[in-house]
Amino acid sequence: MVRLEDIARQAGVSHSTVSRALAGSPLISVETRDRIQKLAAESGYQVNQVARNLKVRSTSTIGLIVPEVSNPYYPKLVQHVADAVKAAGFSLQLHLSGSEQDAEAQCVASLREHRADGILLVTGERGIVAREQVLAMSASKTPVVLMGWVDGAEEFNLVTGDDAKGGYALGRHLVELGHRRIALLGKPPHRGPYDRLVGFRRALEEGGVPLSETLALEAASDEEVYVGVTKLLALDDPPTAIFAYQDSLAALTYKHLGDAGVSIPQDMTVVGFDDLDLATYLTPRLTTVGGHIEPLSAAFVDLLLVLVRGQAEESLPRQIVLTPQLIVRSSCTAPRQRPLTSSLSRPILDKRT
Amino acid sequence: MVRLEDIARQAGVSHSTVSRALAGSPLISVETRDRIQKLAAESGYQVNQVARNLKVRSTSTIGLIVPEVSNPYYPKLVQHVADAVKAAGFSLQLHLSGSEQDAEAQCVASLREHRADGILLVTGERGIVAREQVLAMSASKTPVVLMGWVDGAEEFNLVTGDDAKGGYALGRHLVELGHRRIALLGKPPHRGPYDRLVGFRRALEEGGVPLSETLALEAASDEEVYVGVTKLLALDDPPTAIFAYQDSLAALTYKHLGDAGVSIPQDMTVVGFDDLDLATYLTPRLTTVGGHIEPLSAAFVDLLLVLVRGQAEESLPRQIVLTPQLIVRSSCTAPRQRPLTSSLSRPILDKRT
DNA sequence: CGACGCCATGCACACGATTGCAGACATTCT
DNA sequence: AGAATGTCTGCAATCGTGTGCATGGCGTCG
Repeated sequence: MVRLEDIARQAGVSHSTVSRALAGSPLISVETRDRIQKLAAESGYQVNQVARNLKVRSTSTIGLIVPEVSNPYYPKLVQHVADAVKAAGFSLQLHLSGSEQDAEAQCVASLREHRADGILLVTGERGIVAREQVLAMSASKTPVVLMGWVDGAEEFNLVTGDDAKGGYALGRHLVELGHRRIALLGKPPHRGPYDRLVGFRRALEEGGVPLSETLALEAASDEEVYVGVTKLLALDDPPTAIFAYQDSLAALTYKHLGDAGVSIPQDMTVVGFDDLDLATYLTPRLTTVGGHIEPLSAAFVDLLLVLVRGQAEESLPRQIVLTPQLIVRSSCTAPRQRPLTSSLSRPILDKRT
Repeated sequence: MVRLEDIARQAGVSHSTVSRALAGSPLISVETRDRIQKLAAESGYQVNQVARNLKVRSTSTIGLIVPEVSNPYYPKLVQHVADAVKAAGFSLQLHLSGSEQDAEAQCVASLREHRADGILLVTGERGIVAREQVLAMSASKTPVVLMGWVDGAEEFNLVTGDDAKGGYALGRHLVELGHRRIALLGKPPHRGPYDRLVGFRRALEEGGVPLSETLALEAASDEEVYVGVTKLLALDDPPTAIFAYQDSLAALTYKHLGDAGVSIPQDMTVVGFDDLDLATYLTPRLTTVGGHIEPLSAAFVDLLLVLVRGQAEESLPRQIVLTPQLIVRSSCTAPRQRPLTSSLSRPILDKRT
């Protein structure tokens, strides 16, 4: 592979001159500069970034750590981040922290070894696990920005959506529609106060709607959603609405409700959270909370770039919180009224009061 | 940031000794090795991979170039690749080649500058655009493996699914169900012979089913699918089935058919291609072709790793073609019969003849 | 005509690691 | 006791660039 030295010999100059010529340094006369650039292009020269990075002590690389990318929530984020990072002239090193406990720390360590100029870390549902590593990175002047929920956020640079507000809007919407028996479906609240649920609860309390613990079901997989939905439908007094903590869970809920012959929203109101593309593909389109992935990822990258470029006037960690929006579509309606006149209606209707 | 030299001074040895100790070289006595490793751990030493890579002339990095990741087809691929690459002890550098014409070449160039040990290049719908760059890389002993459709495949290492076979299976399925007016919906065939369509056409020809050009509609965006579906429904003799070239288009088709009050599969059969998760979220579940992303990506990475490790006995480019499978779900049924005996049979049964 | 200044270029070192080779020291054998 | 052997460690070169500093040549001005 051709080096500066090779071009230098060919041009009859020193490698320093070639280096400067290719960098467009004003120290070099235009004639030699053009001559050398032409030579370099002809010989197919490509800078050895490894050597360059070593010398200039910076890599123009930023690392992105994401729990996974097969789950439909993250790809959009990755897309935005990748575009923004490239536009800023940096390369992207992608790491998937997966489900193993220490994988996140390993990702950070790897990026540290590779001397990434900055790190974007999206915490999964368990919050941040590589806490010490991140603090160590910050201590050694490598900026790290977190995204998602984290415990003890004030220590970190953080960008996050205000899930509590989103949850509140969602809860209020259901209350205003008149729902009084609302089921909850989702993963267990690993993240301490599970914000979107906290907001949701608050809305219900304000509306005087009780939240029955028997209607709060843990479910993460397809299988578990099936079990959960089946359990809810079998209740004497089934819910009139289901709040799935994530759109992907809502999609599974759709599927199993459909299989059970329950139609949305006539027989059951369903709402989600995230506003994936999925939400508009579903029939009926899903009412959800979102519309903030794009601004969120923009803020995410922007903050890091500011820090990487050293444009931060003060060094206090910053937290940026964006407010998501309630997106009303067609998966909600007022609950069906309980038939007052005993057994006139067919039992199948009773089930879904 | 702490270097080998720092630890060396602290331990009263030379940096060579530290290097060897950390690498676990048998040249170093166990006592000093342990002592040094302990010291390194305490001081939070992390190898400078940039310097290391320069010296050892290899980066343990492989590049992955993908058109985009917001489109639901690619994330699964990225996930598998990332996992496999990490398991093999390599880092992943992700590049999105996007829609601009020369972006792909820029990605390859960037990876070349960074001295990636190998490149995984997923060609978009326009096939390979960075042809010369890829050939140049191969010429300089950096293996490149392509995935997707490419023109003049024999020059490259290539992994691909046999779309023609998949299309054939799909076409045959529809023919056997009795469909004779079938609409086509998708992007224009950038890729020369658009294999999945070629196979599909062949199946129809074999079944003696004509393919009307008025039923072949170009559509890529939500908007265009809406226009297309509307046009089809407005025909005097509308189709009984729609083949969307991709699951994502099928999903949009679902949406617009639903809006128009057309129910699937009773009023219209819909099939897709790719088998995204999406396909099972839709109601009814989508009949499609797929089931090969996983083996495909496995073969993709495996082939590259073999080449990177130099285990290839001969240097001829290889092509690996995997056969996808027809996945029959609930979005297809036989076309509604034209009521022969006027109104005797109940329409709802006619629907499902 | 000499001195000074400027422009273009080369020299040499640094970045932080790996590694062949030589050498120091201890041990064992004759 | 001296030599041979083996074990461990240090020296120094190297990977390919970038860049401060010195230098050489040339033009200009006093």
